[in-house]
Parts: sequence; structure tokens; C-alpha cells
Amino acid sequence: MRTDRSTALRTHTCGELRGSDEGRTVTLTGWVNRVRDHGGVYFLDLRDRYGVTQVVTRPGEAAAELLESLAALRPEFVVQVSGRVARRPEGMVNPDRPTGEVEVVAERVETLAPSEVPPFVIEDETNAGEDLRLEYRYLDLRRPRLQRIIGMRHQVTMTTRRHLDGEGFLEIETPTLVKPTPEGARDYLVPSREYPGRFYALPQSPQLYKQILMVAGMDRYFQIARCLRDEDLRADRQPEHTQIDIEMSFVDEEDVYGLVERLVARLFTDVLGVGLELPFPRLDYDECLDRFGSDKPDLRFEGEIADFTAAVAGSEFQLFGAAVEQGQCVKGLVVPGGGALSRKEADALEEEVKLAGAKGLARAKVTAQGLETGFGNRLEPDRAQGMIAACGAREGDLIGVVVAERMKANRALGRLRACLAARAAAGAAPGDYRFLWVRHFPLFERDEETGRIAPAHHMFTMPLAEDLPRLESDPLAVRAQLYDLVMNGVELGSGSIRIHRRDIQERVMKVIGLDGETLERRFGFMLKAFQYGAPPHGGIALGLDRLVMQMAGSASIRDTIAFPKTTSALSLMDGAPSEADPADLEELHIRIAPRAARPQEGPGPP
RNA sequence: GGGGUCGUAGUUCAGUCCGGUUAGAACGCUGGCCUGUCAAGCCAGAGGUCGCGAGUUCAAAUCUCGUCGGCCCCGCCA
Repeated sequence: MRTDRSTALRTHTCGELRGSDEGRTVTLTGWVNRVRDHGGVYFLDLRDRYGVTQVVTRPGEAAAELLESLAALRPEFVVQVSGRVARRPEGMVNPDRPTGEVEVVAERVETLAPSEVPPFVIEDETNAGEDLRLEYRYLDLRRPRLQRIIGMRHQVTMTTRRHLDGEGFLEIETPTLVKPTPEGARDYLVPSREYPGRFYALPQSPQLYKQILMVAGMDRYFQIARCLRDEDLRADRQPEHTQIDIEMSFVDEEDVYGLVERLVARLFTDVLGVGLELPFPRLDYDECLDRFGSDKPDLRFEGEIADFTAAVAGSEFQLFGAAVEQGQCVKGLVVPGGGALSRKEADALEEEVKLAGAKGLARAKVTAQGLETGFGNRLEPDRAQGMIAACGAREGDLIGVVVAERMKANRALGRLRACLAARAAAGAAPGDYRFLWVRHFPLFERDEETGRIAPAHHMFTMPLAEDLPRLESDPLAVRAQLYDLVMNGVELGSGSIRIHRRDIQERVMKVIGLDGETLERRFGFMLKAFQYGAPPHGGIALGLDRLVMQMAGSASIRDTIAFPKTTSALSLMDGAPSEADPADLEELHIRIAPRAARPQEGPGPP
């Protein structure tokens, strides 16, 4: 690898001088990190992407002209410094910096570009608000922390390219202006100038194209693909995000798992120096929800959901006994050491399960005598012992109990579990990476709004072979060859084996009630392609931004993107989106409808 | 679409409940002093549309309504 970064304006970077360079005459360029003036003796910290090097003047040695130019320096000035590399005097070495052994004794300092006083100080741990940092993103990106993360992202994409190339994949670009897809997320639309009233969409993902590439016989495809969705944002969601998009022909699920495991292991080894244990555990969706209450469990926290339904059946305690009779579940989760929680802390946990739709969280402290609860005296002691046995709680623990329909109870306790996991992870050392595959998701789900059956992933997902016979009779029970890659409670990727057989595709389309005309309009080109010999195929898309976020230990996806948008999809640096020039709109055959005036509700004068 | 929370000096915040003196602190900035710092130190100084608009009041950073923006969450995200 080429390491010489010398250019016309510099001989070395600010990160590479060492004791062995003593005596060398060098020229450095960079940004003024800080200047410390001790009354004629200057210390100048010069910063670039590679590090920080200290530049000094020695008493009596520096010319007046040099001192003058040093006195004029301010933070973030871009300067060029020439001088001689010297070892620092005894006791003056800075062990916190790779260049800390040496300093450059300045002979000449030239300002290449001055700088306004920056709105916030460029240092690793800034306390500047995020909106300000986004407005001045170029200053934010100068911070070593972000430089490190952006560098890590580069290493991840380069390693991905090298690795997939080594496994015979072709990197193929797919279009940015595509056909709108009426189902799924909202599209970003692009008006057509040539065709009044018609629109392109920006791709939500290259899904259809990568499948067509399989039909085209490309066999193995990947792309570092930009995906755009006009949906509301979150801490780990941006309107444009990047996926490592992969598709392979003649494969089954295990082929995809193996490929991704090798790729991810390589990334963690090459980029982080961390070895991962392969293969990752595989867990069926149903079991995953029963045990962890989530389809993306954080396995760093070991606690699992316990089922108390059998233990409390027939109890005189109405909340439990009657619920079981009505076919509901009584499930719970142990909060280790939770017996010491204050009322307020325990209430906060209850709020979590309520957010997931549970009516409440019954709490029981485990003591030497049994369960100490608000309902304890109404729950028979042997049933209380049965609960303790069922969840393995120990003295001092708290058992949180939810009574609800099975999946609702799972979801609620999953939320509680995620909360406990996050709390545990906050105190734990970083570097604990727990991967798993969650597979065999349901093929369909009921659309809560319309009540209709809709594909859980997309309509090209292959059902599990053994479930094919009940496709029509019990579609919601049909599982799919559909999988997520999960790490530490975060979904890093999602994929499936696709339907390549016309007959199965038609049955699936019939179940979701798509008529031929709608189908033709939306997916005609795709179905046509599939009539000309579609190979069995499948793939996955890994969220690059989230992956880098996890590898960098960052809490926000915005740290991993050079120019991210706010949670309201604004770009604070350039002000996008902005209003269009009327002439441009004219050309695009677009007229802006005035926003309907809202009724004034403010208090008027009496 | 909905909820929560925040918006005061260049920055991060206090002050807001309970309206009333000249709106404070730290960092940064400017000037001075200082011969080994690396978060340098010491002294002095400048710096405010209290997000914006309306209302209530003798009086609004403070109360009310609206609005704009940041962050977080629910819905949404095949």
C-alpha cells in the first residue's frame, strides 16, 4: 500500500513524524488546532486527517518575522510550516500522541488560508448541538471522531468489495430513476419533463433489478446501493441510506447465511481486529418471539421470557386464573436485582410494556419467603413457587408479569427486555458482538388498516416448502424463507429466497388479492422477465450505515453519513429541500396548489 | 399524522413554576502579561432581537395562543 503522502506543498503529514526522523527538515500543512503562547515561545498544534504534530519556537532562535506570523495565527487557519524535526526534551514527551516524541522547530510559517472564528471548537468530544454541527458539517467532519468513523466506513466498503470480488460477485449498478412502486414505503418522485404528468421514482432498493439480473444470468451480484424512502425518520433511519445489496443464483438459505457470515467475519477482523465465532446462531421467528419478545433480540442480555400460564392456571387470583380460562397467556421476565428498584423506576418499566400495548405490568419481588406482591396474598403459595421455578428467579429479583394474548404479551415483554438489555449494555465494555439469524418469518401479515392480507416482506418471497399446502387454507400461518441478520438488538440486514416458479407466484398473488391488471401495471416487466427462465435465487441487503454505526460504537446513524439530514428530512447545511424556480416548474408541467388555509384558533381580541 | 422535550451571549447552560433591580456562569473571542506547554496559566475587556408572531398585563425571557426549528418516541418504514 502506498503510504507516502508527500505533495508539492508538504513533505509529511501531521501524523507520521517519529523520533527516528530527528534532524530531518520537513514541511507540514494542516489546520491550526491550538496555539499556546508563553511569551515569545510558541507551541502550535497542527492537525490534519492523519494526526496532530507540535510545532515550536525556541527562545533566542526564532526570527522576529517568524514570531510575528505565529502571533497572527488563530484556530482553523490553514498553514504551511517548515522546520527541523527535534526530539522533545526529557520529560516533555506527550505519550497520548503517536507524534508525541518529536516536535518541529519552526523556521518558516505561512498562512495558506485564514478562518473565521468557528461556531464551535473542533475537538473530539464537542458539546455543540447537533443542529449547529449539521449546519457546519465541514467543521464537524474535521473532528477526529468523525474522521475515524468515515474512515472506518471506507474500510468497510473496500473490504466488502474485495471480499465479494473474491467470491465471484460482480458489482453492477442499477438505475436511479426507476418505476414508482405503489406498495410499500412512499417513493420520492421525480417529474418527467418529456412526458407531462408522468414520474420516475427514486429507488427504495434495487430489489426488482437485482432479481432481473439473476434472470439475466449474472449469477452473483452486489452493489453498494443508495436507497431512498420518503418516510418519517428515527435515530437509526435516514431518507437516503446505503445497503450492501447482494443476490445469488442457485442457492438456499444456508448458502446466503454462509456468504454473509464470511463477509461479516472478514469485516470485523480486517476493520476492527475482532474475531467472530461462526456460524451465527439461527433462530426461528416464532421461537424468537416466545423467548425474547422481539424479532431482533439483544443476546448480550441473557434473560428470557418465562411462561407462567401453566403455573397459575386455576388460581383463585382473578387476574391470572380468569385470564388463563379465557385463553390468555401469563408471561413474565426476570429483572435481575430488580427487587431494589424504587416505585418510580418500576413504574418506568411498566410504561414500556404499556407502549407495546399491554394493560400493565404486575410486579413481584422474590424473597426468601416466596413472592412479595400487591397481589401476593391472593396468589396461592404453591403457584407462586411454580412461577419462581418457571423463570429461575433468585432472591432479590423482580418478576414483571404481563397478562395478554400470546403475541401481545411477547411484544410487551420484548420491549421490557430491550430496555433491560440497553441498560446492561450501557455499563458493559464495548466489543461484545452477538449476531444471530432470525428466520422463517410469516409470509403474510394482516394489514391493520384494510384488514387485508399483505406480504410481510415482498410478494416475491418464497414460502417454506413444508407450508406450501396451507397457502390458501391458512395463509397467515405460512412461514417464508425470509431472514434477518441481527446483532445486539439491531437489525443489520434482511433478505429472502425468492419465488422463481410461476405457479407459486400466481398462488401468492391470488392470496393477497392482486388482480391481473394491477399486477401487470406494477410488476409486468418483472413477471415477463420471469417467463424466460428464472433461476432459483435469493439474497440479502445489509444496512451499511447501521453496520458502521455498530462497529464504531456510535448511537446515531448520522455519525456514519458524511452529509446526513435531520429527523425532519432537512439538510441544514445547504437548506434542501428548497422552492423550485417557477420556470423549472413550468417546464415540468407542475403547478403548486396553495396549502389549504387552516382555521385560526388563536384567541382573538374580545 | 400524533405525542414528549428543548430553543436565553459565538457555544453549552442557569434564570421561566411563583411576571418586577443592570438577564448570569463556564468555555470560546479580543487585548495585556508570561521561556516548555500539550484542556497551558494569570489579569482585563467586548459580546444578548431571551427562535419568530400575536395576546393578557402598569410591566413578559417568565403567563396564553399560534408558528418555525432541533432531538426522542408512536404510527409509518415491502
